[in-house]
Amino acid sequence: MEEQNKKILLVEDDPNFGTVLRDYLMMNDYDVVHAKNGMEGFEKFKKDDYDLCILDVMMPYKDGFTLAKEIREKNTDVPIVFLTAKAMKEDVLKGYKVGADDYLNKPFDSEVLLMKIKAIMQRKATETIADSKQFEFEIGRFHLNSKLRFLRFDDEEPVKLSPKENELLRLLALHENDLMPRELALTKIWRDDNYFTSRSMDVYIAKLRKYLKPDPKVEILNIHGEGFRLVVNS
Amino acid sequence: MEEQNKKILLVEDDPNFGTVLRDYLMMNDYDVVHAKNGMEGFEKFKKDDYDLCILDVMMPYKDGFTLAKEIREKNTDVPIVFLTAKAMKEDVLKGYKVGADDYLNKPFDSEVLLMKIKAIMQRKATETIADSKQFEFEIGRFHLNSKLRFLRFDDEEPVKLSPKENELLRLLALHENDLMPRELALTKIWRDDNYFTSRSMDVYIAKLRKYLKPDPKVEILNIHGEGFRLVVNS
DNA sequence: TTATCATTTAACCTTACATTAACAAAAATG
DNA sequence: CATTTTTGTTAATGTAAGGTTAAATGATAA
Repeated sequence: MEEQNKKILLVEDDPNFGTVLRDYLMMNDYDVVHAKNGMEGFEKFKKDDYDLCILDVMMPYKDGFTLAKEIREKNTDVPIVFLTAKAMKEDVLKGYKVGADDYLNKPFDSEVLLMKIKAIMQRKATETIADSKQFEFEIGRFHLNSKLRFLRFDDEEPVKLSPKENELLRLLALHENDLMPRELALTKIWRDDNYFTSRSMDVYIAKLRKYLKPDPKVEILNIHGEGFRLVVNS
Repeated sequence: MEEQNKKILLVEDDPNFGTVLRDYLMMNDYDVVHAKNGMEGFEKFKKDDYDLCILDVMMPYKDGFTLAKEIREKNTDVPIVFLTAKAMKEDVLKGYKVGADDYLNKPFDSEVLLMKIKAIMQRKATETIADSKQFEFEIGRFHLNSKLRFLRFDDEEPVKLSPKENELLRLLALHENDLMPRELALTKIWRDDNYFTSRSMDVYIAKLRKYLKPDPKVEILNIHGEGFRLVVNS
């Protein structure tokens, strides 16, 4: 069985450092795409699927955090590692908020980076639920296209979904007829599990119920204290 | 419904720092068990299940790495975070080798620690591999789905069960036709065995009997002073 | 900037749940 | 058989979770 190399998107504006890092990673059997700024980074990200993103925080035009947020909108799962020169606490916290998987202060040791990458890849490997890349669903008489973020009822004009609506419905669909734990949605979509995110989620459940009303066979049931269940009655 | 706090094993030999850290974590809604050295840490680890281990690296008798290796032998999944005073590269690499999930250099910012803990817990939450617990039972003409918390009689509309109803019936079903000791249910479900929890349990037995009435062959018998017995007559 | 859309927070209401009380009935005990 | 202990059952109470709508905040693009 041919083992496919892992693909890394490296976004680093310093040309010297970026090239050195790229070469070093490639020597260690990673496929690396090197973007020289945030804009380019996002373009490249959209064009391909990556196993990991390494983002410099300080970049002209578009900093690493902004880029991370954009990436997160497209893909909630891909691991992100930030590179930063200054070890500012605010930065670190900001990073975790956008869902960083790790954090490295420059200058860092390349072996350490390699270890971190390995650890992250391993983590992701265990998660491998078949859900990672399913984007289209039939839900009763509805069709959900989660990539283009729309929901269509029969042949009617599709309804556009907001990012949160979309992710939530997708997560429910992935667990169709089964329990979708509150905690799962909160950690995966909201990246934080507290009173307010929980209430926010309830608001989105209400929105989804409204969208799903046209088909009486489709409903979102609550399991008190546990989560929700998207059921399609036959 | 009482949300179960996450359990943290903190192994730190410095009594001042350890206590401060423990209190800080407890203030943030974690259940913390504080061990003062590696030996004690391993003892405590074996006695309970933890969601996270925070290990100081430099400790007398048994250092953090050795402890981590022992822990990994017992449990391949539990996240481990190391605390270390010196930012030695060798240490960091060694840490990752024994399967660390993260690394913190003392002195560190408590908010950063909290963020890291959150991030780690989130990762684990995603893994949600349905463990091999038994969740479905046939009880006479009833079907109990203990994961989705419903009880169905023949093909009729399922009845929703409350968490306590559900767990109690599940426990009875696991002991079908056999004695289910009062004490077992009280310690497992109510986590306390006293007059009031006992009366509460009786109330739930009454509720279950009502649910089970439709099938005359199914009944919950009392064994005076001992417990209950879910019997299915043929 | 304004206008627009997404998301969060607030407010208010309803439902779900667990506990406790109260009283009745069985079972055990001396 | 009288008394105590345990169990059966229903109802009342307090609290937490969820449902829903609207307003406030934030973010984005024209």
